[in-house]
Amino acid sequence: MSSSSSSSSTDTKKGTWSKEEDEILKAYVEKHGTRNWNEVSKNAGLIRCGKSCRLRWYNHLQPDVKKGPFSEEEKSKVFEFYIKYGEFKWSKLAHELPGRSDNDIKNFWNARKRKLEKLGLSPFPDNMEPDHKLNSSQQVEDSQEDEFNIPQLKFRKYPSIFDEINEKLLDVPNMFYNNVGSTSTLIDRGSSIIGTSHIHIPIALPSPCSYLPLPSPMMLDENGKKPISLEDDFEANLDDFMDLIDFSNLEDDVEAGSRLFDNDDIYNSNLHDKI
DNA sequence: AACGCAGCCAACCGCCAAAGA
DNA sequence: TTCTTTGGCGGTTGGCTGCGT
Repeated sequence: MSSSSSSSSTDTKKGTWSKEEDEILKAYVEKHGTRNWNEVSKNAGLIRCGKSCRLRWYNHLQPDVKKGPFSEEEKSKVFEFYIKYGEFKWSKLAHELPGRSDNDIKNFWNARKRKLEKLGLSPFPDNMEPDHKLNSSQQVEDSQEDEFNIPQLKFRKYPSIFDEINEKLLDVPNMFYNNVGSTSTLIDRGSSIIGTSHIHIPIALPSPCSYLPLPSPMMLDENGKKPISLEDDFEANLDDFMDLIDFSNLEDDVEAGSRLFDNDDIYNSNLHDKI
């Protein structure tokens, strides 16, 4: 941040930490611990707010903090986390990467994402295929195999949900499938991942996941109090979960999709947008 | 050598939830 | 039960640095 070490109009200092401040904070925390950061700041004689002390400690001063470029193993863990949970939770991720702070991981990811997306590339590495993306040779094979076939869904965890959704798509008349791998993630109300899939869907149709109501109505336990996590007892809860899926728009979507395929210009522009 | 640009990264900000009074 | 304080988190900012021209 500011290199001016500027003081705010109040009584706390902002900006880059000096070596002296680091030494003071480190010595105090190693001796007294981190029970109350405002106390740490006050008792150590620092003119920094408690929050600032906490950040400095966790990001830079605590033992074992790791600096420098991310190793391949660390990068893999970051990517796997996203695939597993469908989103990034920096603090959770930091627990899986010993020595790395949430801020460090966030910076790594944001920098990578910005850089690669600028080039029109995915921030995920190619070697995550075929689990998470379809590679080009696989796309060719699949397109020959599937051109007039049903959408092919590949599942990692709970295939039955997508099987059910897939059945609803069987009636799609004479569709041309885009054969571009698309990853979708189903997340229940408690943010548990209940399924991740690679889907060949008709290009003009939304992902099966889009038929899920958002946010999903909450399913409660028998006492009506505790939300049920599908991951707790997936098979037992599957029927209830399927009841929540709203297919009322499917017919309209199919019709709209068919019209698109009747119009080459619209189809081509749609295809370009999707790839 | 000077300048401009882009990427990196430390640090701040604001929001929210939990804990405590 | 309500209010206040504190800690934690994610998003964002902007200074620093290295590289190219």
